[in-house]
Amino acid sequence: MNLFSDIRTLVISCLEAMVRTGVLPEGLDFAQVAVEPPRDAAHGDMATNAAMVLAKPAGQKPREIADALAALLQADPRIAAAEVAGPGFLNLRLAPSVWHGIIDAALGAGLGFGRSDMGQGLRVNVEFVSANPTGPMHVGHVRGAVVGDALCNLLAFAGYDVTREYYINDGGAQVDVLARSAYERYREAHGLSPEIAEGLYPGEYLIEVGEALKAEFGAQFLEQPESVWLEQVRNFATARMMVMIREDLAALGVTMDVYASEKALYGTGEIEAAIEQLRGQGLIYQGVLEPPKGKTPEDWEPREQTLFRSTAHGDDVDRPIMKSDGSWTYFAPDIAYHYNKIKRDFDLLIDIFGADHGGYVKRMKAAVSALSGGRVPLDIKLIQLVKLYKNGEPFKMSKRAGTFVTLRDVVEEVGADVTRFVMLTRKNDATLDFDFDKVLEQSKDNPVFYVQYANARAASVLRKARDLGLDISDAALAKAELAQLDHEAELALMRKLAEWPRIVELAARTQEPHRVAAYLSELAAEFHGLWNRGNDLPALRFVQEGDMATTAAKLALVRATGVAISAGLAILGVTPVEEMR
RNA sequence: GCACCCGUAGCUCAGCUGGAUAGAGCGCUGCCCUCCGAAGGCAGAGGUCAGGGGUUCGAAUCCCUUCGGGUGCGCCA
Repeated sequence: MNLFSDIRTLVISCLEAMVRTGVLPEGLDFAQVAVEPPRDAAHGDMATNAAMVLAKPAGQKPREIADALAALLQADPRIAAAEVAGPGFLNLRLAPSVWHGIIDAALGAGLGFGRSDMGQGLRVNVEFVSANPTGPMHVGHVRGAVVGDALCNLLAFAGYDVTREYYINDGGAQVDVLARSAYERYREAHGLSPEIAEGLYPGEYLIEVGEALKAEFGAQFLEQPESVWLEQVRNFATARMMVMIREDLAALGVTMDVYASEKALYGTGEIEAAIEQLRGQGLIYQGVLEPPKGKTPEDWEPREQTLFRSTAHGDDVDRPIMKSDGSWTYFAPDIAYHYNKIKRDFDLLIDIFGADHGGYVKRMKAAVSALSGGRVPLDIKLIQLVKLYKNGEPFKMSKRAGTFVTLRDVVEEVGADVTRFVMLTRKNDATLDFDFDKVLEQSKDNPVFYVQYANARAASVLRKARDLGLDISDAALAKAELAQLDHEAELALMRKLAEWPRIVELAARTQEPHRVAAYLSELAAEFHGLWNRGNDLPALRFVQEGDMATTAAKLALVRATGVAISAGLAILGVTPVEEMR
């Protein structure tokens, strides 16, 4: 149930009635008519811009339209008052019973409260994380993982059919480097001293891979040329890295549906097929690129390459797909991979990249546009940097200084729930400060604590009521006499609850899970506010000893709030707590 | 040089994809706990929405432009 779309439907039907009776001319477009919560609560419960939007096309004054619309709307039992204000806004005040309905909806739906069918089962593929399989996940990967996972939860909640996918970059030079690094650790496991040359991965996490290589292959690779062992060591090491990465992701609460391998695209003809598809459109040619202006590499020399005419689909320059030695660039398998996703019949593709990959957005979109004939949209979300702070001081990650921060470090220090929530408090294209101390602070300026505390308070009130002998099951609370909830402070909380289904759709449409976190903070503030009003006005306290009927109604509101918070936290992938420690 | 992102209160940031007097937290000022719901609450000060132009009944939001910050820019992934 979404009250705002319900009332919008009502407004539209009134407008259509006005067209039928000749009050409005025919042929008007109502698409721009919106029903929204007003910025200032004093203006009422909802506001519509209908009169202002239609004034010009209808050739009438906004206030005339608004007056006529108000008269019609007031005939509906849900509308308690409709007033024209300002330049032509129509402010609506709803009957209290309408708000009580939101409590029924929450109690009835439980964790499904706010679920939407907006997505209509459209198939969405979300590719995220896709960290190179050369080491454990570090803090730089965390935000992308959390945002991607929460976005998937959100889209699923809004009625999309979501596939979570991880693209394993196991086809390039970096996995050869991994193999050579692991080989040195393999030698180390045999009692030889490893030679970690410049450019190899020095991380100690490879020591156990060396041990495992020894257990698997014994001494057969010792003193052998690379050509003998490279492929087997590479396959072994990347497999181990992927196990580690899956465990890292699991520690964050992220589970992928599909792990797609870059290497698996080679030798199957998939890359060639994708390129041929482009060639058939005249988008592949041999050519020479201009040197980049202002920052010409010293060793620049004109070179003929195989290029993809990405400029035909909105890119700034054409892009090479083949190196001078005839092997594919990174871009070629990436094109094939996206072609593969298109052929798997997704309606929408979403890629989540680190901000440093911003330069690939246009070419990737160009490729998908060309390969799908413009049918499949590709949205790319760039995740900005996370700045780390400790004791209020920024600290930089450095392998040399030993301040390399892994995903595990973060999760072990502050917990997966706190990590996830904090990573979702900012929109993805803004940098985010992560202070190891502040995120654990138990105070009002820590949104994680504030939201969790609201949920715990709600649970605590219900526990108290249960100890007094009340039946606090949702079924029992649903029968409460909600008409008693008529105080302005209580109505304000109900209004906030009514926004939840709307927030879900808004966040899903804009693909911005941080809106859920922001909403939860607002809802928590409203709930804490009502609680605090109980200090001055005992009548607003939730448990009214000696008046079980009133208490039941108030508890229904409390429970509905807890349900909304829990449903929201579920989208963020955060466990709601019932008790503060 | 070009492309993308960002610029909102002293600080950190929201701002509903064009609506009414631009919001929150922190910080600051002033009140409020012998007890009953203060890990808090109430009130107040604080803004050229980076600057300029445009579209519109209406702009922080859309377009153009200037300035400032970040990221990226052929044979790395």
